[in-house]
Amino acid sequence: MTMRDERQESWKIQVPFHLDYCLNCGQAFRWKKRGKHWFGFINDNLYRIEYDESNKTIRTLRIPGDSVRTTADYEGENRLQIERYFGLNDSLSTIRESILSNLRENGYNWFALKFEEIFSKSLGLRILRQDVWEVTVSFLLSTQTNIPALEKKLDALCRLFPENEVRYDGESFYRFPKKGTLALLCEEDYKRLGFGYRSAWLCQLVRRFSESDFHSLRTETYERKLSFLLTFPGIGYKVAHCILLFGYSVLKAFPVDIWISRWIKEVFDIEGAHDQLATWGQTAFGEYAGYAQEYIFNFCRNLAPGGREI
DNA sequence: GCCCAGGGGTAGT
DNA sequence: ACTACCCATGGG
Repeated sequence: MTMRDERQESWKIQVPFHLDYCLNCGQAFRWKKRGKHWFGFINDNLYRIEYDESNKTIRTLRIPGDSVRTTADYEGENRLQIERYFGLNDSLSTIRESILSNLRENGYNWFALKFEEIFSKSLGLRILRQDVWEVTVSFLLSTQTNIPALEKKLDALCRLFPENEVRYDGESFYRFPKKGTLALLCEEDYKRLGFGYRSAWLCQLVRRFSESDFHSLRTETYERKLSFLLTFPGIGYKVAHCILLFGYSVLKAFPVDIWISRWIKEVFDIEGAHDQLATWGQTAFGEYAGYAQEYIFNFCRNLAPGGREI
């Protein structure tokens, strides 16, 4: 591995962007921070990324792996893939105005002001464009699991396959295993990793997941996407909405987890099942309800008193 | 030990 | 359709 095999690019970002929030708000679980650098995979290529807030500059380094095809070989392609992955084409001002006008139309004027504050506190948080397979497996395993525990589960799973290893600076990083690779495992293997009752779900998913089905789902309607996902054991409304939002960029998807349902109860005094609260969220926040949800989640979990502080 | 976690399935109303 | 209860496991 020589230095000129590594592709470095840096450029100024002209829109609001917050790298830490993007990678640390519970939508992706395998990015690792080492000092100022984040390490993770985009389209199966390992990247080292840092963002300098003071001069709005992102610095990226693509780290060559041994056995993966090079998907970013010409000048500028790294940048295009990175911009797409981080949702830099989403207009946050448009999204913000859409959410606020929906709140007002629904009679939540009193809350619109609060939401402006929530939005400005997490400004630059963006919905990532992740691989659907990895998102599906990750959120299938997320049930009744806190985020640090989920990250450990996924790490343990990835480490089973040394062929996916990419080394850099004395540390090993692993590409996420493909469906065909996971098909080599059985339920007992998953239980040994501590997946518990989710092991059987994952076996079913690996057996039934069809790359073409999940790909062609992109052109289906919202309702058909949702009902298809719900046919898998272990995928209920919450997990399905996460797959829609983080895997299919369906920006009106509104995942209702324990943080969000507690927050809705506290602020609006509304309770209900996951699907009812999801519908409520989509009505209240509109076509970008998923963005509203993520800003609220980041606010509750990372920024509010009692939250985690990044 | 206790309580909780980016919930889902199911049996009983 | 709604509810209550169970489900494995790890972290704080």
